[in-house]
Order: sequence, then structure tokens, then C-alpha cells
Amino acid sequence: MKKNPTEKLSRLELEIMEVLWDLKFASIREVQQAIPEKRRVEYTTVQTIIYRLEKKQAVIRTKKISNAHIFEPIMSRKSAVGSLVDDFLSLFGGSAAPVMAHMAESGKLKLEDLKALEEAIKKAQGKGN
Amino acid sequence: MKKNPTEKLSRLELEIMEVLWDLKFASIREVQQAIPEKRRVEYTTVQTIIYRLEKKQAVIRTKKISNAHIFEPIMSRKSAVGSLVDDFLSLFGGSAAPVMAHMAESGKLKLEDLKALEEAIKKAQGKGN
DNA sequence: TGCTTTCTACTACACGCGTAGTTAAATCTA
DNA sequence: TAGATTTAACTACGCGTGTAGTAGAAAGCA
Repeated sequence: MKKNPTEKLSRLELEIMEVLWDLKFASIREVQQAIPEKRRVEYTTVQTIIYRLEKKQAVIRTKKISNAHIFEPIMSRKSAVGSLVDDFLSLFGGSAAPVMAHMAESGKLKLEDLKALEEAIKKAQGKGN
Repeated sequence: MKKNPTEKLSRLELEIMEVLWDLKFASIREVQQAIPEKRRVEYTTVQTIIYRLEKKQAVIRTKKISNAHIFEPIMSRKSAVGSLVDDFLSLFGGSAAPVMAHMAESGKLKLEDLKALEEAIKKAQGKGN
């Protein structure tokens, strides 16, 4: 009954995980520097978030280079995004259709997107069957 | 520069708005009773949320029946859902495609859903052009 | 070896949210 | 009209999140 697999990440936690998924491993300073200037936050803020990610078992510290710890992601991007999506869909009863409909209506979804999606779904179903 | 149009609603706020959109108007007690037993919360909790919705300009109290206030939604479902969707998409750079892709991959989106969506998009685009 | 820089570890704090208790006023009922 | 019921109005509180400060240890440099 453990609930740790795929704990939900917050906005900033996700942003930092993106950096780590990209770099594979990094120190806190490196993560901070890798955040686009527009959204960059203080070193200690990044530190706090990474510690929280550590508690959530999304990252681990693997080694120490001089006096800096090196962190690596252990939660996969797929599972992180997945739980965010699930959580969001749960607001609408758990099904994707109404959300999609809204995106379509507001022009966020284009026909090309749908074409690509159909392919993806066909592929996924092929795998499933 | 007012930021009130379409303030973001939380999970519970949304649930209560759903009730109000459905009933058109209701007292706090009526809202509470309308929430499915599984998720029903205390009267005072509903009250607190409705007060917060009032501050966010999502509902207003229109009249008083004996000693109970009657509330009505003034934020539209469309704009409420819209800002939630936008907010969520902003986690992924604001575009819908990656989110869709994940839903497709995890089987949350079916081909039938896509068919329906295509229709919706065509209709919306027709309107747009 | 002592000064400077950098990083760690810890703490703080405000705000939103979910949740609900308390107190008092208004209304209903016997 | 007095007691019971229902509302309203206010307050509280813990958790998650974004944000960062501070103190002290470690490492690099002169």
C-alpha cells in the first residue's frame, strides 16, 4: 500500500526535473544555471526543491564532486507527466474527452495534432492487441 | 490590469461550481446536499468555499430566502475550465500536443474521441474563417 | 595558514486550499 | 413566547508550494 510510485510534482518541481532529465545528472548550481533566465530562481530555492524531490523519491544524490552533491533523476518523465495528467483529468471525472473538447473549441488543438495522435493511438493499440 | 477575469479555481471550488452551473442558483445547504455522498463535505466547508468563490467573483448572492442566502454562478463554465486548461498546459510550455500524446499513449484517448474532436475542430475553424 | 568563495543544512514565512469548529443571530415550532 | 433548529459570520489549522535567508563547513587560493 505504498504510495510513493509517482508522487505528484508541482510546477517548479517539474521544471527542475526537466533540467535533470535533460542533463542526466547535475549539481544544484548546474540546475539553477540551466533554468532559463526568465524563470530563474535563487540557488537556495533550487536547493529546497531538489531536497523535496529527494524526499518524494524523484531524484537521488549519487556522488560528490569536491564539496558539491550530484543529483540524478530516478522518476521517469513519463510517470511524472502521467500522474499530473491523471490528476488533472480527475477534475473532470477522469475522462479526457471533455478536456479535449475544450482545447479543440478554444483552438489549442489543430487538425494536424489530431492526425499525429491518431497514428500514435493506432500504434499503441497495435501493441495492446 | 485587473486580474479577476477567470481566476483559477481549485478542485473543490470547481466541484461546487459544477453544482451551481447545474442548479442555476442554490443555497449553501442545497449545494452541500447536491454533492455526491462519496465526496460530500461539511456544511461549513461548502460555506467557506462559496465565500472564496464570491471573493474570486465566480458567484454572487442574489437574494435571501428566509434566513438563507441564495447564490448564483457568474463565472461561466467555459471560462473556468478554460483557465484551468491553460494553466495546466503552461506546465508543458503551453502547447497541447505533448499532453495529448501522453493521453494517447496511456490509452486515455480513444479513436472515437478523436473522430468527435475532428468534427468539433472543423466546426470551430469554420466559425473562425 | 589564513582569507575568500562556494556549497550544505536548516529555518522561515506567506499564501492557497481543504477541512471544519465556534458563536451568535434569525427563523420555526410547540 | 421559549426552546429548538438553521444560517451566517468568523476563526483556526495543517499541508503543499514558492521563495529565500542564515550559519557553518569545506575547498580553493594567496
